[in-house]
Amino acid sequence: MGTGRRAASLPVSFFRRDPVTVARELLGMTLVTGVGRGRTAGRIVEVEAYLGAEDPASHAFEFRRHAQNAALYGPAGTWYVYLSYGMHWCANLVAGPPGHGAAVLLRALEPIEGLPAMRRRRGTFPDRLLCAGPGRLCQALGITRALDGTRREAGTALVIPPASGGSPEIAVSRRIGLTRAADWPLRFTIRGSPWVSRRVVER
DNA sequence: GCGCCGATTGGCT
DNA sequence: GCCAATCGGCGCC
Repeated sequence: MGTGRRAASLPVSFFRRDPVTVARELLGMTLVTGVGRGRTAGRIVEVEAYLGAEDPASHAFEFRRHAQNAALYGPAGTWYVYLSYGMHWCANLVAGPPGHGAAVLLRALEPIEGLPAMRRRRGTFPDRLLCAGPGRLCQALGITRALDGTRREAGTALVIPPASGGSPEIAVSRRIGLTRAADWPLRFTIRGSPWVSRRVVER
């Protein structure tokens, strides 16, 4: 919230670890956009890990590479933003070893700051759905392809660790909406959060 | 060149 | 629960 606390930048070493660890540790952190004008922020409550070359659901499966996913092969901590179904932006943070194409997809936020701006961008929907889904959260926070390929330090979108407190309790479930590798348990949510995109079904 | 498919969403049956 | 919207990549003719 408007505490003015310092936005300590996460080190590259945070993102260079395996994508599952990065995904779990991103839960509870705050994503901020529009710093300086029209600031919006939300607490990360749902993420998914995509493992890269060996993951059939990853855009980097078998090192597949094209103009739109070049950012996936950038340094850990790079933003990878892609257009889903021709209409919705989805935001990832590159994780793991360089060149492997692993990433963490941001799937849902608890809206924290700038709700009027979020509502304006999203239109007339219940607040419950402002950031409940990868496409919705990008729309609410104004994230587009412009963020793609930039580093987390760039300042257009910041990920900020909580000022204090322990790590949240995490629920693990299968990834959403996939046709390949659909049952891999790589979706991570903050247990009990009402802001997730879909109901959490643990195995 | 053409048709199909997808890490989604919202509206309608 | 079903399906169209919309577009880039890919497989195939």
